[in-house]
Amino acid sequence: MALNLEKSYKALWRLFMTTHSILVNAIEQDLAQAGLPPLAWYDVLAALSESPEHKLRMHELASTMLLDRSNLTRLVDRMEVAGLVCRKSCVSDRRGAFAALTEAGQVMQQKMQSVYEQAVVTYFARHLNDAEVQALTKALERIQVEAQI
Amino acid sequence: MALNLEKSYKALWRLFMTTHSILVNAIEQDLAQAGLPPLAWYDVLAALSESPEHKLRMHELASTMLLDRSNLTRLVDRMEVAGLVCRKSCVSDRRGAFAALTEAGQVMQQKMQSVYEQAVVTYFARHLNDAEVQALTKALERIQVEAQI
DNA sequence: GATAATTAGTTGAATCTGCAACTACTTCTT
DNA sequence: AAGAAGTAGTTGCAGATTCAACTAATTATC
Repeated sequence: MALNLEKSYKALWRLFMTTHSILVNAIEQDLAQAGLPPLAWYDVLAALSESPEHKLRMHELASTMLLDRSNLTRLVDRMEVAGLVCRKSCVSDRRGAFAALTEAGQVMQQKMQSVYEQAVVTYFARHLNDAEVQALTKALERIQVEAQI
Repeated sequence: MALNLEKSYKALWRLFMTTHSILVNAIEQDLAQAGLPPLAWYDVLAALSESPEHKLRMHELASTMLLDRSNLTRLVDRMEVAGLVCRKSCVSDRRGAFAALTEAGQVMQQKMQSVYEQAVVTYFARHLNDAEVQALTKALERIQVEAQI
């Protein structure tokens, strides 16, 4: 019996990894097909648009996105070139910098949101009933809390 | 009510993405700390060691790993330099190539397996009971099947 | 059986990522 | 208040990833 249990969680782990990969690929494809930037850009735009004054310190953005700081620096570089965000200096801490949403960034955020949310429903949410959503949420929350200790 | 449901699956989607990222990071760290190569290398080694004659065609390996072919070419390049796999020509299709496990590759597979499986238990499996494993498996299988249509 | 269309694998160029080192500033310690 | 320690952000560099283009072999079509 222990053997079967072992097998089943290993299979689940594989499923978890492959499902993630498949879903991310599908969403990226939908975005690309709509002529929109990649998922990571949406995460930045969404995080900023949910923030007070539509701006966040670089390190806050990096940690909410679970991204390396250096990675974020260059991501913001690219998005700044594209005119979707801009850097603003921080008065209270002169080391710091904000990334702030531009107007073009807000427009892009909304464009991307509609494609993204549609994709999440199509590939993910549509296949889960209420009970499953609850059960999955509980399980993943528990895992995440423990993993971060 | 529709609003709450909407919120809950969106939260679940975020949780899914962040949990994936946290777990992969944690596992990569454990591997690195043990002086072992990254996760992708383990996937190759494991796939080969589960295959008849410990070898697979490049395109088979790429598709089981959900990896771009060009990406796999270079991954195998690196692993070949490290002596863990070697390429073998294919008799029945002269375009084709096999990636095959070397003896050093088998040894490495076992070393990595023990660290990897320990990490999966610690960060993932330990926090799920039997019912949850079953429920999650069912849900993810359904999602994956639908996504691939 | 000749030619077109596919498929297998690799390569070049451009982009993206992660680690470590670096500068500049802030906070802690005494 | 001076110096140590820590934090914010960027940069250099090496490795990883993707896209498109390419070669070579196979399969389909007529």
